[in-house]
Parts: sequence; C-alpha cells; structure tokens
Amino acid sequence: MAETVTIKTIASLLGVSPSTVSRALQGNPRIGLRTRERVSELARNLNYVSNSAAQMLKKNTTFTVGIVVPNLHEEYFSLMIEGIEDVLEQMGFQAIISQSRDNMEKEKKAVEHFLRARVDGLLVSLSATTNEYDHFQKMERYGIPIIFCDRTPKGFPSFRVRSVVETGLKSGLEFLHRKGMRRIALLNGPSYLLSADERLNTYLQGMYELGLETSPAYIRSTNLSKEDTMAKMEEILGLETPPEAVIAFNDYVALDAIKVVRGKGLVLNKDITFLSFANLPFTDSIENGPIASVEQFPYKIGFKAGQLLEEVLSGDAPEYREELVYSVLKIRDRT
Amino acid sequence: MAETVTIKTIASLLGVSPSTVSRALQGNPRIGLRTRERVSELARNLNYVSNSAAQMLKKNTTFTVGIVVPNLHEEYFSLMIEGIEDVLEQMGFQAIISQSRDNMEKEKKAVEHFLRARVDGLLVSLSATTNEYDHFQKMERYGIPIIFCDRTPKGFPSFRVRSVVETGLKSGLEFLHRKGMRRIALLNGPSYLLSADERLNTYLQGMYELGLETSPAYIRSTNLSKEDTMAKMEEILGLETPPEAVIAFNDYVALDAIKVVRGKGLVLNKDITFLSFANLPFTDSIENGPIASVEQFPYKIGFKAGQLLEEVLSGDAPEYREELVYSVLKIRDRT
DNA sequence: TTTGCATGTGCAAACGTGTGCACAAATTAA
DNA sequence: TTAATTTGTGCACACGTTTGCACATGCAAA
Repeated sequence: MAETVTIKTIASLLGVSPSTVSRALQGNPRIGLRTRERVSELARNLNYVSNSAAQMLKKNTTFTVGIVVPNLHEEYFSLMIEGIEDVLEQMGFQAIISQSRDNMEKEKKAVEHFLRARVDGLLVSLSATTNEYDHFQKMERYGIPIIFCDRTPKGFPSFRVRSVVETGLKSGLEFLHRKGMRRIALLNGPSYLLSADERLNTYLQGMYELGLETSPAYIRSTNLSKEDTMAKMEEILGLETPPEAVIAFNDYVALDAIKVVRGKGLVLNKDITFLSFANLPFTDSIENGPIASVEQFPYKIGFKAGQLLEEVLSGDAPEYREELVYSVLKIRDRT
Repeated sequence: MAETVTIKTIASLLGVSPSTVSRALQGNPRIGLRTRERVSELARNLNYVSNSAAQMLKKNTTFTVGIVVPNLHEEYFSLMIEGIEDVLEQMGFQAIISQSRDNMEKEKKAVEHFLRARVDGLLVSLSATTNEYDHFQKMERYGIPIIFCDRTPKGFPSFRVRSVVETGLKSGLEFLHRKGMRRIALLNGPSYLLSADERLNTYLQGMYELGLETSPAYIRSTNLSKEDTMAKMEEILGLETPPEAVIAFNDYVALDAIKVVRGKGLVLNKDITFLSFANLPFTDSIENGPIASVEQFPYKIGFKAGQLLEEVLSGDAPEYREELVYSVLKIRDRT
C-alpha cells in the first residue's frame, strides 16, 4: 500500500536535510529542540522505522546474534535459548534462531545465512552429524565470535560452555549400586559428541571405582534417531545376560528405549531400570519412567554462554575459554 | 583477525573493477569466461561472502521471512515451524524465528525487529496476551504481508490458516457420550483467542445436539499458566456435582489439571476422564493421561501457511483469505 | 570594529553491492 | 577500406543511513 517512508521522506516534508533528520532521531543535542520535536512527531505519524540494513552498512554492527540449535522441540534447547535471550535482552541485542535438525548441511546453510547477515556473534549447539568445522572457521575469519553451547566440537579450539556430566552421573551409578544393581549398561549418543565421550569415560571410571564389571556388549551408541535407539535397545535386551539397569543418553533416548522394553512385555523398574539425563518436566508424568535423572541446567548453560559472548564482544576475553556447569542427580519417587 | 573481504578487495587484487566482480559472481554472461573463473576462484580462496545488508539495500528484498511464535518448547509450535520451513526452503527463503513467550511487549519487539530487518513476510502465532494489533498494521503499511497461523486475531482482517476444532471435538463429545458420560466440563483457553471461542461454541452446540445439559459452572478459562490452570481445575473439582469428564484446551493444560486430580487422590479415567487437544507425542507415555485427543496437524498448518505466503508474495492472492485444517479425534488405548 | 564562541543546519562522502550506459577492442559484413 | 556488430569491461550513480566538516546566524567579549 503506502510507500516505505525513509529519512528523506521526512526531510523533504519538513524542508530540512536528511542529515538533520538523522541527528534529530538520534537525539543529537546539536539539533534545536523545536526541530527535534517536529521530526520525531512526524516520524511517529508516518510510522517511520529505520532500515537496519542501511544502518548496519554504516555502523558495521547489527546488535543481533544468531543461535543455531539441533532442534526446537527438545525442551533442553528451548530452555538454553531462554537463558541466552535473557542475557541478550539486557544487552540490547536481538536473537535470531535457526534449527539444523541435526543435519550438517542445514547447519552450514544457517551459519552461512548468519554470516551474510553479519550478526555480531554466534551461539551454536552442534548438530549430531557435524564432523567438519569449515563453516565455523569462515565465521571467525570474518571476526564473528562463536560460543559453543553444550554440544561442543572435538579438536576445534573455541569458546565453549559445557555441562559436566561427571558429578551427576557418578552419583547416579552409586545410587544404582546402592539399590543392589550390578549389571549396568550405557545407551550412549554418537561418539563424535564430546558429551557422549564424557558419559562414556565417566561411566567406565565410575564402574571401575565401584568395582563393577563392564563389557563392550553393554555399551551402545545411537545416532539419536528413534529407529536407531530402538534397534540398539533391542541388541541390549537380546544379550544372554541383559543388564539390570540402563543409562540413557537423555530422556528422549530413554523414552524410545522404554518403548522397546514395553513391547517385550518387560516390567519397568523391576526387570529393568532406567537412569537418564536432562530432566524434562514431563518425565514425572511417565508411567514407570527413569528412576533418576542427571539434571544439567540448560537455562544456566544458555545464560553463561550469553555472558561469555558479552565478554568476548567487549574485548575482555582474549583467550579461548571453557565454562563448566556441573550436573546434579535428581532422584524420582517410583514406589 | 583477517579483515572482511568485499567485492572491492577482490577487484583490486585482480586489477578489475568492482562492477566486473559483481557481475562475474552473478554469472553474468557478458563477463568473459576467463575473468569469471579467476574471480570465482579468488572469491572462494578468500572466503568471500556477500553482505546481505548491501544487497538488500539495492534489491529491496531479503529472501527472509520472520516467524513469531508464543514459545518454542511446545511441540505444537515447533512442528508448525517445521512445516513452514519446508515450504520456505524450496522457495529459497530463510526463516528466522523469535518467541514472544506469550507476552505482547516481546511480540511487539520481535515484530519491530523484523520490520527494521525488512523481512519479505511474517508468519505469526499470536501471544496469549496480545490484544492490540498496531504493530501488525505497521508491518502492512510497509507492504510486508502477514500470515496468522492458528492463533489468529479477532476482528482484524488478515490472511490466516486456522485449525478447525469442530470436526474433532464433536467426535470427542460423541465418544464420551457413548462411554456413558453426561456431565462434561470445558477447561478452556483465554477468551480472546479465536481457538478458545471455537472450542466453546462447538462444545455448546455439541452438548446441545447430544441432549446434554451445560452449566456455566462447568465452563472455565485459564490464561494457560500452570498456576491459573491448576486454580481453575480446583474450582471445577470443588463443585457440588463435579463433572465426569473434562475437555482441556490442550495437552499442557491437561497435564497441569491432571496434577490437581492426582493431588486430590482421585483416580484418572475412573473418577474423572480427560479429553484434550494437540496430540503430543509424549502423551502416550503418561500414566492414565487423556483418553483421547483432538489432533490438529500443526505441521500441515505451517505448511499451508508457507504456501499461502508464497502465493501472496507472488501476487496471486489479492484478497484476505482463510485456510482451514480440519481436526480429527485420536482415541487412545487406556485399558 | 573585530574576534570568539555558541547554536543550528547542510554538504558530501562513505558503507558494499547492483546496474544502465558508454566505450574500447576485436570481429565480421559491406 | 569503412561501417556495423559482438564481446568484455569500467564509470557513475543508486539504495538509506551516519558523520566529519563547513558554514551561516546570533550574541557577547575584546
């Protein structure tokens, strides 16, 4: 309908120059009070909104940061995003979000888009299939800082905020041990995720410290798809001596694995017990769900990541750094 | 680190003019093959990425659309987003997402940001607290089309894609009736949402058609916060003759309401039965959850909204239009 | 009177990219 | 030979905004 109104429109309508309008809108004290008021009133009436592309071109900053997460439906990530947004808001920054759907190509496209848009910073939780980091190097070559959140890359020096699984998982193993369980399996995530690595190492060390035996047959990794998770759970249950407890990579993996258990007519928390990660709000409502969860505080991870970005942007973080958020075991009542 | 590389960098390095580089990168056939190849090779080596702000300024288009949803953690919305993204992707558009957290002020800020960024279109699911539409009018005055998805405004003419609750809900009422239930309550959403309106009207009409009595005491609306939902459910259970069944605005409301029921020591699907909307994947795993759900096909809603936007952008949709997606009842096995 | 200093405004260039037009060189047609 | 055409490239301006600098006016101090 109406033509887009620019600073020039206002200028010619008021018989002043565009520069005066620009300064008036910025509240520059060198512009007379009367002019300033006339400008801002007309701007309001015409619904003037500045063109951020033009501003960006001049100022070389966008006050915008990009967020790339594997998906949006996992509450874990949306809580993380809320943590990030809460920091950004008080910095006066806007967040724009993209999901990679755990697909490296989509992740690359999203990153490329953000680079073209010249965001001031990037916060990333890696897609499960990402095994190249060229797209991130490109960003850094353009001087755009990247903070990796929780799903951090292996062997790629960077700023990162990570959840420490060790604290919560060791408590979990001790808890299962106290319950009398000895055969404990690990249904892990893909091996190229640091978080999967950490779970595995902690599991091995924890089992060793408790004097429990481990076996390669008890350790499986899923690519996080429902199909693969169910297949791997089948394998675990098909063993001559199946485990008494399974530690699942996260609640979603636990849910998919539980489907297999139910399908076989086994009784949860009796024939087999689950312990999981990422304490989702709705897991309380699941019939005989995981007996305990390792809470990782995703909101806090996002919040710290936002703060770290703020530091980096203000030049206070000269060196790559890693921030840690310690996990805690939450035991559920399953009587 | 490295300076940002522009078209000029490449031009001076190659001893040609910026315009030649620009044309070469666009594959303009007027540029000689040799030059074209030299340019694109150097561009690749320097990791050149075009500055979309500059492009936008010239071409007055961004190939970007904004999405504003109340929140990201409800799978309903993230599925809708996936539907939208799948259309946009094949159009060669990028989606950028913002959440309003059901807060009108945040919604306004997000919309304003998208206006400044001059997105080519906007897809919106209204925040639950939105009761003014000035920010949307502003967008339209700038010629940016808006498609409302599912949470559509009342009394504000617009393009919209809406779920039709009638089909699924009437089947639901008949289903409860066949199960022998007569006292059926409605725990509705906020009255300014069209979807709440439609649930109410369908409920009233359906009850009438089945010859069942209705009473104002059986009709409550929550603002969707956990606290309010629980309070309203308390009210319903506190009645002299509480209902045999409750129709909840959606699965989240049902979950919160179910907490109250459990807290009172009542037995689900015996003392009181729930029927709900928005068939979330995890509701299957809830102990004695809703006996049936009205499936609204959020992915389809998003997909249709994307297609409608495509039409509008290509000028094929001169008039405001409403697309409907019909709901269906999904009955769960609760033996 | 000149000088100095606010006060308020405009000019012009710049950010990175795209494009109409002109033009030079090479080729072909007459 | 000259004229017409093709092929390849550059100039200059535009998009909307910001900003260093100049300048014009008014007014007080020297």
